[in-house]
Amino acid sequence: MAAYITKQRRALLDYLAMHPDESLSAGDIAGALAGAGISVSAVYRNLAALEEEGRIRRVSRGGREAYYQFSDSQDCRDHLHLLCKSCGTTYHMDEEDAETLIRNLIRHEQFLVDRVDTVLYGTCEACQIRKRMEKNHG
Amino acid sequence: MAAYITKQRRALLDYLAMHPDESLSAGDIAGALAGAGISVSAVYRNLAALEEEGRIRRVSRGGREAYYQFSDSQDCRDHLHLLCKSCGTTYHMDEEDAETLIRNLIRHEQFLVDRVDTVLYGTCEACQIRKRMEKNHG
DNA sequence: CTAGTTGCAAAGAGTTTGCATGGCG
DNA sequence: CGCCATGCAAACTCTTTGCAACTAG
Repeated sequence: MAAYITKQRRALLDYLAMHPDESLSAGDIAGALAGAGISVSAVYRNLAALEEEGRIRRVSRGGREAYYQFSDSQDCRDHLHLLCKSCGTTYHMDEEDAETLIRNLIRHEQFLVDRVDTVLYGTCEACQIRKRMEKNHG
Repeated sequence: MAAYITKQRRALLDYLAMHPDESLSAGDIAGALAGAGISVSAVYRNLAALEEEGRIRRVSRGGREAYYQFSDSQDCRDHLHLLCKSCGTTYHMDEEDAETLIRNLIRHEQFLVDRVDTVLYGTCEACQIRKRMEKNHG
């Protein structure tokens, strides 16, 4: 995989790098890069290759389609992640909180957390505020 | 929803109640209940209704298909869950660990964890042992 | 009775794949 | 030049939906 750097792979990597901490569907990406001359299948094949290389992460957001997020930094590999279900933004979990959690789970339940696959779902601060305002205003 | 208790809905509920803490795909369930005379569409429609009522939880296990787990007890609504990616078994997270985690995330990152949707992925004790044995023997 | 529910088969959405062509190195 | 990657369209998988027949209450 990734033997050649084609213009399509280049465009995809650039696009992902420009959208860190977002979760994007294959459709989103294909749509955004349509102008750059990338077919849907090339998007899927490259996403699959990048996932296998561990450079992107595949997550679910409830529906049937898969979302992808760039995780090509050292940061990403070591942290647990928080995903806001409202806006799709990813946050890196405080390292100490993550260590506490992982340690507790191994100690108390002998459960070994997978740092790559685990994503905690919820609502980020901005969306909490936005929802509160929507509620008050109608 | 669930205005009538048909024999199909009855069979589905019984089957789910007999398989707590497992994550089952619609296909698994339809297969298991095929003898009971339930069509695939009835399985999907009933699962959707039960999910809406909050009696079952829909989770992802990485692939494209959805998995469902019974969560009809008070226990399930209050706890965070751990899902073993190897065997699909669900575990209830220690309550104190869960509270610590949720409190830390709100305090340190203003992130509000969704208890229903959040599932931590990893490997349970039994599967850790099994994998270790496979490694040593094969 | 009568409205919710079912089964079937067809439609949909998202993703994967086969094959000939094109382009990186 | 050789092999990998691409584009297209067909195939696939999982899920949803339309509709006539059925059934619980």
